[in-house]
Amino acid sequence: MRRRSTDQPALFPTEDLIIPETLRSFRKAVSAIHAVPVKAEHNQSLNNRRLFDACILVALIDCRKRDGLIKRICEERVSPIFETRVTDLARLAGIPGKNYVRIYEELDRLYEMDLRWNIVGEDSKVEWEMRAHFLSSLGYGKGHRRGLIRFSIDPSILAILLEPSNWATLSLQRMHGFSTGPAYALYQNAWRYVNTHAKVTAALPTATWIELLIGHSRYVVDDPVHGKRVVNYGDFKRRVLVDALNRVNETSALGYTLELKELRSGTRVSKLQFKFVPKKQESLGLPVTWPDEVLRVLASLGFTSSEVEDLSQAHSFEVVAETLVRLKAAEGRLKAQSRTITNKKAYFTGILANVATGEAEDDLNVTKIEAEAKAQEAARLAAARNERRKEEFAKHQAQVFSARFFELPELERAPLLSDFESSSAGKRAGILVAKGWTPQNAGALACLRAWLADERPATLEQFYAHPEDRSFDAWLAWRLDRAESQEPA
DNA sequence: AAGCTGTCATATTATGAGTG
DNA sequence: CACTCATAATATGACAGCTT
Repeated sequence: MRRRSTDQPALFPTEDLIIPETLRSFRKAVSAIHAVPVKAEHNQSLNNRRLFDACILVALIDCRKRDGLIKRICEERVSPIFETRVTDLARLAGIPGKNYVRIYEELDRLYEMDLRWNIVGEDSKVEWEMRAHFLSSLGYGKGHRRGLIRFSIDPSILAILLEPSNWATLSLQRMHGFSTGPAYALYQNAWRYVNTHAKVTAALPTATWIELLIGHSRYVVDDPVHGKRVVNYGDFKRRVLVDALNRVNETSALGYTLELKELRSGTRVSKLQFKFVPKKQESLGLPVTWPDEVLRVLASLGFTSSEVEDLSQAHSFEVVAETLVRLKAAEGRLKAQSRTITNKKAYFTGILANVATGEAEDDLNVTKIEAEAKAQEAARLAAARNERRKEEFAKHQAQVFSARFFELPELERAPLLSDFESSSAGKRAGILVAKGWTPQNAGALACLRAWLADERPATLEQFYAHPEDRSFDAWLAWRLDRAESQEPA
């Protein structure tokens, strides 16, 4: 694919989509695959996990910079050597302090670690279970190269790490602030499910969660006959799980809290599941964790505050960020063909739908999206039209009801009214009723109508004499019919 | 009896500050 | 950036008293 080099000045003055530079650097890949140390002595400490992620981040950033590298890694099994400064690595990992000996020690341990990889597919089934070391080589610069770190990752592992469907992208700024390993691990392993429709994590066996959170421990014994067995779940819960849960839930930058679900078989807790409970957004609903620049970009696309709010609740920041990046790319490609995007907002929505369902970039066909964007816009207009019709229908019903109601002989109307006024619904509508029963008192009539619908549906039916008074579809047909007879073509 | 829960002592990790 | 020292924060084992 031909791409304009980025430093080439634009030929035409444009109102280009400006993507904040921070966007890419904010993006963070976190294990969606579960990597559990095989040996107990390799249990991952907090900093170990942080470095693990930081190495992947270095690899990701590097691979993204080099065009076509990811493809070659997957197809030709090449394994590039990544190079980074120890300070950068520490910063990416979010490890405070400046004692880099600690970093080196952790890296050494990381190199030695023998891991069992459970690669979980989107359907939360384990697709692969494999064993591998994380790093295949590790080198430290000496002399004038001091502070430099080189490492390589086995291509089969790297391919997994770079595979987007296996890795959730998470915001770097959220990664810090977990001061214990289990809290970090819980966040990491749970949050990859945050975009699922049901807003729950997979229900994994208790032993699996324990291993994910703390690795080998006295809470799980490997029974050669019955497989993995959990002992002292209560102790685990008290000492590890509850604390980790609290730490995650106290993290203000996150939009959800986790709720523990203990699934039992008999009396034993056999599986654990976590449910995402949206935090109540106070007053301003704008996603506070989203960088201002991104909010400004969305606003420039034509999103209102409340639309952004909805966006933030339906999609993670990362998905939105990815969408912006792709929108920018699509814009560039179209420009190369001297075409422009007519409706960026609709286009954005189209790409968003694709990103959210995890489509690869190659599948993003420009004309297809353009068509989808148009279809969506049309659908939106149709929905708005439909909404207007519904309102008109409701108005029609109210008018019909009001007219018929006051046509009723006093003898029939009075008992109906007294029944209503003595009902709980009638009492709640007291203020409205007090204004008197006149055709102008629409509020009271609406309450009466709602009450009739609940308590006396048969009576209400009588008010709606014609089919077009009762059903929306019949009303639509009736309305069409009347329009045609009024202005014959 | 088996499983919780609270508490204490102690070992291990994480972090912050300072120096060359 | 490498290294040292001091301290704060966590993890863990052990035991008592309590509940089911």
